[in-house]
Amino acid sequence: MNKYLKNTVCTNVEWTGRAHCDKCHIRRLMFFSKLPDSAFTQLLQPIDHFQHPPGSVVYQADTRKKFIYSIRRGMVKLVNTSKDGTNRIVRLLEPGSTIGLELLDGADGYYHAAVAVTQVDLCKIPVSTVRQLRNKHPALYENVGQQLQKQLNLADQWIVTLGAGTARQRIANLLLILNEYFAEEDGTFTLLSREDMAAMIGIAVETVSRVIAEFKRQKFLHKTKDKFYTCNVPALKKFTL
Amino acid sequence: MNKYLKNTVCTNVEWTGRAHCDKCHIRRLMFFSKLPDSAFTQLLQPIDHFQHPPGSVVYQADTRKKFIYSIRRGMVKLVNTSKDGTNRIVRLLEPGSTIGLELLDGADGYYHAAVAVTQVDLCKIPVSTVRQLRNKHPALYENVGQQLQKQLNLADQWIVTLGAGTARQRIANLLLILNEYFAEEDGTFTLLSREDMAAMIGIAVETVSRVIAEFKRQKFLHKTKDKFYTCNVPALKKFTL
DNA sequence: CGAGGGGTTGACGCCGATCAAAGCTGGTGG
DNA sequence: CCACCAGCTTTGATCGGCGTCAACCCCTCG
Repeated sequence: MNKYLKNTVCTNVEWTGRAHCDKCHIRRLMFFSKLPDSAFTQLLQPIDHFQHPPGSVVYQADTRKKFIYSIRRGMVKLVNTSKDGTNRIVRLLEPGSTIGLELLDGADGYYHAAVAVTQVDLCKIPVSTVRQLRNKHPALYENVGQQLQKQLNLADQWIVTLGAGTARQRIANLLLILNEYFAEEDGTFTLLSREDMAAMIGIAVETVSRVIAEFKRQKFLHKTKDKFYTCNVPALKKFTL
Repeated sequence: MNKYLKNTVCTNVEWTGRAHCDKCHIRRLMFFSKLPDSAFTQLLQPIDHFQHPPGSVVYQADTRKKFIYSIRRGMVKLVNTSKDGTNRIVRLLEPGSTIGLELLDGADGYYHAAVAVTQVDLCKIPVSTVRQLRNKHPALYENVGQQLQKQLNLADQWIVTLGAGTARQRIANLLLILNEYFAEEDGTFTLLSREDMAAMIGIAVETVSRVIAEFKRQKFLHKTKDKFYTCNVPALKKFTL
């Protein structure tokens, strides 16, 4: 395989089949949680299930696709790219979150790019399907509202905890967020690349590296295996005061 | 009037009467825009119309009131107060915006404090009324969704434009926002206090003062009368590149 | 007229951006 | 299996921006 293809994992999105929402074992956690099984018998368009490797693009900003995505597994970042090419990550989303909701409100295209951070599983839901379903089942409106409210809370938290304070404070807050929302069953979490962390809190990559290295030396952050880490929550919380 | 009372304008909220939504001349711009006049004939609880002077508190964070508010006139800030007493402004809202929507999603109390920045008119809408109305008129769900989506966009814009870059860049962005979203009919806008601006972009009050003073000297920012200003949009946009 | 609050300005030190270079690591090809 | 390479991370040196403390100004209001 030549080098170019190797690096464009973005194109290497694996389709794992038609989603069968009525039989989906995690549906209660997902976007359609409020709907009865019977709601899925006559969908005009299929809901598909995809896997994205780390770094692959789920959608680009402004593209006029007509799908929203419900995250089943993994971590997805929403990225804003400014005119000058600077990338800023505005949100980090976990399983159960739905992305692309702006399309339901009549947006012409996505407001951000969505990129897989870890290995990601998601359901691709046509906008028309959502409209169809919520006409019959207004309860779906409540799902949408909850999703929006949740993301609004995330954005507000982002502004407060990652948008002010010293580099140390912000990174401590970021680690606490990773530990709280993105931990595996064993309590470890995947540490992001320095670049991603820098794009989240708006500081230079080198500064992130320095602080992370410092935290490791002080044993506030400890590697367990591969890219998985645990952190000393009380110690990090002292920085956030 | 003693000094204590004078300063607690918060308590000085003027009730201007019951709102008559079916006759309201700006309802098409407000929270109930999608509902027919007939929807308001049998409300269980009244919708009241209040005026708040600058600096007065519409609601405190975590209080368990049961009202959402639709802004008719003026500027409202949503303020997050951290444990250490730091105030961070996470959103600045204009007429047509609705605040307190978290209560519709089952929140126990407000997530932020809401404070009038300028003279503010707003309609106080009981949560029970919203629930009652949207059972009959699912179109109201769309209003809620639009409001949430709009505020999510604001929060994202906040993160991107006010959360990174030099002090000059952030303040230039802030002035452009004030100019675009909060201008009067004559194109002028109210300049916020240095403290408010500092709380919005997360930098020191003195730095804000220095940059604003510099912009004035460079004629990028010009006072017209009282606290009203105009700005040189192209000049300020150069900073944002 | 005096007091007080917000705004402006100055001096200084530190944090973090920037540029540069040297480790590390995982994947590739010999 | 090993050597190599590219990209990521770490670390160092330097410099500018901004936070902090402090003084002063200006305007409002009693």
